[in-house]
Amino acid sequence: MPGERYDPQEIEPRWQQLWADERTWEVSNVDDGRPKSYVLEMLPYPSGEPHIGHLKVYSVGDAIAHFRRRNGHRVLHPLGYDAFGLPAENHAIRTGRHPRQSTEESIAEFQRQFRRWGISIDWSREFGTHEPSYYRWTQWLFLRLFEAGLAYRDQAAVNWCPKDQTVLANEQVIDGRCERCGTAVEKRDLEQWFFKITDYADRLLDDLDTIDWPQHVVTMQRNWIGRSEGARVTFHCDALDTDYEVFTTRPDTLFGATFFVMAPEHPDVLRLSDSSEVTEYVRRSQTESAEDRGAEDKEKTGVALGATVANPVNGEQIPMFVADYVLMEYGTGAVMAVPAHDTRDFAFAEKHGLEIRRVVEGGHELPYTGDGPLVNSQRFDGKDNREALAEIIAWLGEDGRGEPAVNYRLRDWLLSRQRYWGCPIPVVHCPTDGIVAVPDDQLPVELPDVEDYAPKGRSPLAAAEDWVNTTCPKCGGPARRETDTMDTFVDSSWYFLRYTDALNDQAPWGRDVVDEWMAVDQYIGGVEHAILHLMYARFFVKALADLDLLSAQEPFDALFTQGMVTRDGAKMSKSKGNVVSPRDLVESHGADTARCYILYVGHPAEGGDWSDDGIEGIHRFLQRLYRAAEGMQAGSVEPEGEPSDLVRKAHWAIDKVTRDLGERFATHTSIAAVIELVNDLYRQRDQVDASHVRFAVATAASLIFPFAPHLGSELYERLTGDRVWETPWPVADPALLQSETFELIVQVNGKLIDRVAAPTDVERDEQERLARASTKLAARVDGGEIVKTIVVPGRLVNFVVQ
RNA sequence: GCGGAUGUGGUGGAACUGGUAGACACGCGGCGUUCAGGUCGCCGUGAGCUAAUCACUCGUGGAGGUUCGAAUCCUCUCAUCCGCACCA
Repeated sequence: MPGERYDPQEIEPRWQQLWADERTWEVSNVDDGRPKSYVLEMLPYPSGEPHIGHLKVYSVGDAIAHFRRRNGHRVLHPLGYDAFGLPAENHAIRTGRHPRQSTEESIAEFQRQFRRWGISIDWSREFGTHEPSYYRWTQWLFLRLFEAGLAYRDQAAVNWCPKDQTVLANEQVIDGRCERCGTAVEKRDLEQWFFKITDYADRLLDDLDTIDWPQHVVTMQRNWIGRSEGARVTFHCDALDTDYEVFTTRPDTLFGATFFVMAPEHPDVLRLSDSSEVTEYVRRSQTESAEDRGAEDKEKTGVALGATVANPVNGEQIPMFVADYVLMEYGTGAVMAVPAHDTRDFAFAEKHGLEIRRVVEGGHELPYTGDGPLVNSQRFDGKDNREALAEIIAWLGEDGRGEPAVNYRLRDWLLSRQRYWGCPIPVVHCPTDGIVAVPDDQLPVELPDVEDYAPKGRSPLAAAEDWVNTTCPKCGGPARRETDTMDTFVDSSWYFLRYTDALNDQAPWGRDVVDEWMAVDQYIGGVEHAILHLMYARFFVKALADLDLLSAQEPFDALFTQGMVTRDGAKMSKSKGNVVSPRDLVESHGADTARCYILYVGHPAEGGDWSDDGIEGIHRFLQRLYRAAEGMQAGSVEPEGEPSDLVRKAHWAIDKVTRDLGERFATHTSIAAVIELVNDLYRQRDQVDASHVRFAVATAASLIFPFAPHLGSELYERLTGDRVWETPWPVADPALLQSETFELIVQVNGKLIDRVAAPTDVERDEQERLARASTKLAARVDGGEIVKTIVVPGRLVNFVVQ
């Protein structure tokens, strides 16, 4: 059948123009009685042009946004750009162009393509985090946290990337390597800026129970926070007349502590011993990369310090060591070693010939890390170790030798970066007043344009003398600006708050407005942000709520993590040459086809494998739908007379899409349902009333709209004269969801043997009678006996035959 | 090592609370339209056994189990993927 051609290149820009001209997707902050719904995709990092992952996340988010609008919600669906950051800067250095220039070009390309995809964005709220009108408020928020003591400067052993020439947060170190460039990270002792996220560890943990997030993301956050309960125990060292505290989760094994170990970074190591052996060991472990030091089966090296500490439970003097298997950044940087019941201490004791003393019974050999009754533990002998644990803590507590304690893996968020392309930290260093906040009315502290922004181990801003030299806001004397910039994750920790009131130039947001929209009802993005961004944003919201700047306790009520689109089972990457560019796709097949296909290959939460042939199938389907409306004029789409199977199928499709999309984001089965409807329409259109065909086409257009908004709008308007996005989401008539008969399944011993037609409202006894009447049943029973009959009403009858 | 997820036709994937395994699509095959190919329309397509779209048997990574009935629940096991990893 030749006929009209489906031409997305003509249809799609026409609707995009209309939506832009009429500002269709802009939403007011004024409550109009409809329930609000804040739908948000994680903001893109503008680098180059959008890739297939962007197309996917916006295809999912846009389907949800459209669905909620047509279900009566007032939907906020904004977009912005995470414009500051290392990749943009590195790219700029490579190409010799200013990061502002290349970032803004990239943003322009993203804007062009997002519009060409027909995403329903409220463009009036758009911003880039690199714009002074945005980062002015990033600085303002930093100062509020600074005033509250939640942003502080401290000297610490921090992660340093020698390639990017900057410090990194713990979260940005993956397997001992820089998250961005893959270079092995070094430890450096530097003075840096931190956010006190550890103050919020318990709340970040507890409130995970209040949000609807994928289980695996919740688990990852739990593990990252890494709360462990135990005790802090004091060991006295006579040599320096000092008390050393250690954290332990196993105070029940204290009687088995036979030595004591300090991290090489521990400040007292060199005070305890200045032997060349110790000095050399400390020097060596500090130059070793984090990766090598953390290697799995690394030998347990270490050196004796020649001093002892007293075990508080029995007064025994136990030898002290320095060893790199103890980490300065966890606990107190010193541990009591119980070789009989800890695999690491055991390995160290074996290598260095130290005493191994069993204090918990159980297991065939040592080390034994399980539970059991205590031995060699004086008055606690014979007690179950778990019970004794609390008793020992209480006993130590009587004279201050120990107390219950909780320790976390989570460490404070290191936010300063020695890089150019980021938000300046708004403080000055004054010789008399120290660190002084820049007053609010002098914000933003603008990022100056510098010629040379290459990394040099200190911020490139330090070279901008005119900018650096300033006056102290407090005393008016000469002072120098802070030259470090902020981690980009600071920018993205509050952007969703700014969307609510993006044009406000008096405050980051109006309190009423932010409370009206927050929290984000549905957040959509990649699982790669499970820890970094999602933890930081949660911290920000909690901290800002404590400062009474907003009411929400959590930023994202519900989270949807989309899976990665692969090709031939492998991740798309430039080096493999298997990248599919959204731009090419939209040019060759149109945005509707590209969006539908990506939502059709599988459940969007899972990965989907790209296939060049597969997309043709979806394109064919959209063409078929388009051609089904050929020659139709605007008019009624109400089916007349008795409902046909086609009308029933349309109601079935309405019900299916409503539940699949609305309840479980199952875009793939939603689209499949519309395909089924269109297939039935082609098969049955010559046998049913013309009004039924019109109803089926209009229904298909209405249902495909969240996935293919241009074609949905085009066909719906052609048939009804109405705008589909202003039309409420269709409701299935329950009476039409059932046909008059159903296929009754007849089973023998659970195996299907026959299907017979039965009335939908059949009585239980009648259903069994109909099944019993099956001719195939007699042959099956043959000689045997029906000992039991199971009737599942409206479904099947199972005969148990012996 | 610890934690989590996933295994279904030639392929991507369906199957809601245990109740017709394989929806829908790709691919493949057939018929029609066409000089032909493509497009388009219709039909078929898990495997085995068959002349057969009669019937029967097998079948959801593997082995057991619970149940009238298991892709779905339980136990063990294998494989793949993802997090964390000397965290005391």
